[in-house]
Amino acid sequence: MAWIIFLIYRCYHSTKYKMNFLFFSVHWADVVAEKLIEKGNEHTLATAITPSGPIHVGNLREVITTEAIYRALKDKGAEAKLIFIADTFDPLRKVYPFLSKEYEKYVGMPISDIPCPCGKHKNYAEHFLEPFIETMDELGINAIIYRAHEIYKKGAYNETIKTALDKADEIREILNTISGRNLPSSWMPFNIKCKKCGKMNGEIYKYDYPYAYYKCKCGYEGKADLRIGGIGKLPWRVDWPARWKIFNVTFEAFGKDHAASGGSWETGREISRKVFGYSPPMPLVYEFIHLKGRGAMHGSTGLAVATDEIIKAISPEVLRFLFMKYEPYRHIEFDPGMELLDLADEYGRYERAYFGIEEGKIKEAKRVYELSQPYGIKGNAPSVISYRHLAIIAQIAKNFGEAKKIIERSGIAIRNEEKLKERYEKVIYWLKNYAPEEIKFEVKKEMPEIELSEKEKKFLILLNKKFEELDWNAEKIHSTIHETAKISGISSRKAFQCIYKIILGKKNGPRAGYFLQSLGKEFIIKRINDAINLNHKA
RNA sequence: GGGCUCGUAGCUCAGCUAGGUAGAGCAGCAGGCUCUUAACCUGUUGGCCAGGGGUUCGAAUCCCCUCGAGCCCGCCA
Repeated sequence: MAWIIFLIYRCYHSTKYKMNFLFFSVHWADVVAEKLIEKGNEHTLATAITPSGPIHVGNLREVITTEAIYRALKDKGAEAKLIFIADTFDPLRKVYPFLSKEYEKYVGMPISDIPCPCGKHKNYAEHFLEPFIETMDELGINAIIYRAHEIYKKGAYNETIKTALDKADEIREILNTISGRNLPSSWMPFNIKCKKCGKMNGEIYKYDYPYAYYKCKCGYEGKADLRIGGIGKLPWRVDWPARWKIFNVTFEAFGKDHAASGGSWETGREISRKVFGYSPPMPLVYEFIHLKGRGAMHGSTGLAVATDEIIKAISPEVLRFLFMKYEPYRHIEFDPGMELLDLADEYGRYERAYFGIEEGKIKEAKRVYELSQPYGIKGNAPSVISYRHLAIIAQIAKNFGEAKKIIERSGIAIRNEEKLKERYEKVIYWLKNYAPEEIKFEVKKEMPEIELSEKEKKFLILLNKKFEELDWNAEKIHSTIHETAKISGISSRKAFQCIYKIILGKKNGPRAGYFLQSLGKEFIIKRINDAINLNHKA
C-alpha cells in the first residue's frame, strides 16, 4: 500500500518537473511584458535621465531595460510607447569634478539655462544629452524624446502644479509619514525660478491661485503667475508622480536608490494615488553597474564610463547583450579592459547558438540574442572570428584590408564584411584606450634596447643566412626557426623569445610564422642584422 | 535605524520562481597542428553549493538563524 502511494507521489512530482521545464526559460523582458498585458493592451513606458554630467553605462541600463520590455510588448501584439524624458530643468547641484570653477555661479540654475562647457551645444544639458541620444540611436533605441524644461514651458505641468499646491498639506503629510521627514507647515511643493538670479531657489510663502508669492535665497521677493509654464519646478518626489499622470505612464524602471524604503517610489506611489488620483505604473527595480573593483558608477564622482565613449570600443549589440543576459535586479561588474573582450566572445557563442552553428545549452540564447540586436537580425551569422583573435590581428595589420587578408589566410570565412569592419574599428579603439598591457604589442620601428646572449646571437646569424634565401611564407619561416634553433643548440622557446625581443621588445608575441610573413622579408632581415650589430658593439 | 542584492570550480556566472544524479564559459593542465609561444582543435583537473538548524523519502533550491561582501535610503535627485 505504502509503495503505491509513494509511486503516485513520484508521478505527481515528475509531472510537475516537466511543467517546470516548459515554463523554464522565459526571458525577463517577456515575463514583465506578460504581466503588463494582463493589465491592459496599451502601455506607455517611461525612462528618464538627468543630463547633469556624462551619461554613463549605469544610466544606460534604465533605458535598455525599459526598451527590451517595450520590444517584448510589441512582439506580443500590445500597443506600446517608449518615452525618454531628459530632466533638463533640474538645477545644477554643485560644481562637479569635471567642471571648471567658473560654474560656481551657475549652481542652482536649471541645466538648460547654463552655458555649454565646450561651447558647441545649445546649453549645458544638451552637451551631455546629445552624445547620449546619438548612442541610443546606435543601440537601436527608438524613444520619443522629451526635454523637461520644454514640457514645463509648454504648460503641460500646469494642472498638476495647481493640484499639488492645492493639496500641499496632503503631500507634506505623505512625505513626513513615509520618508520620515519633518517638513515645516510652510513648505510648499513647488520651487520658483527666481526672476532676478535665475536659480530654482524661490520658496513660496503665500499661495493664492493663480499667483504664488516667493522669496529667493538671493534676497529677491516676487510674484509668479502659475498659469505660465516654466516659471518653476515641482520637487523630484512630486514631479515624478505628476509625470506619470501627464504622460499616462504604465511602466517605469528605476534604480534601487528610489526603491529603498521611504524612498521616492514609496512616496510617489502614494502621491500619485491620493493627490493626482492616478494609479501608479508597474515598477521594476534595477541594480547598479559597478566598475570592476571600483564601486558603483556615479556621474558626479567621475567614476563612470560614458556611453558615447564605450560604444567606440564595443559593438552596440554586445553592449545591449551585457544588459540582456542578466536580470535587471542583478548588479553587474563592468570591466572595460580584458573582460570586455570576454563579453564580446560570449556574445559570439550566443550568436553561434542562435544560428545553430554551435551546439550548446545556453539559457534563453535565442531571445537574448534577438533582444541584443539594435536593428533586428540581418542575414546570416556574421564572421565567427573572436574579438580576442581580432585584437591580435588588428595589431599586426596596418589597415582593415590587410587584417581581412590575414583572416582569410587563416581559413576563417568572412560572412559579413561590413560587420567585421565595424568590429575591427571598435577593437582598434579598445586597444588604444582600454586594453591591458599584456595583450598589446607594438612592432618597434627601431631596434629595441635589449641584450642577447652569445648563443642567441649565433642563432640569429645563422637564421639570417637561411632567411635570405628563403621563399617567404609562414610555414617555411616557422620550420626554419625550429631547424635553426636545433642547429644553434638553443631551445625553440628561447629562439622564439629572441625573435619577439628584437621585434617587439617583449618575450612573447603572436604566432611567429604569419607574423614575420606579414612584416615582410626585408624588414626582418634588416632587423636581425641590426640586432647582431648592436650586440657586437655591446 | 530601515531597505535591497549577492555568497555555487581559481575567475565570471547558470541552476533556486514550482525540491528529484552539481553545470557552462574563461583560466589551468595535458595533447594536436613539423612548433612547450596570445589563434585554432581535442581531452581534462577543479566544488562540505558561506556556516548552522528546520521541513521532507529526498534540499544548492523552501523556512529560520548566523557569518561574510557590496549597495541604497534616512541631504538633493
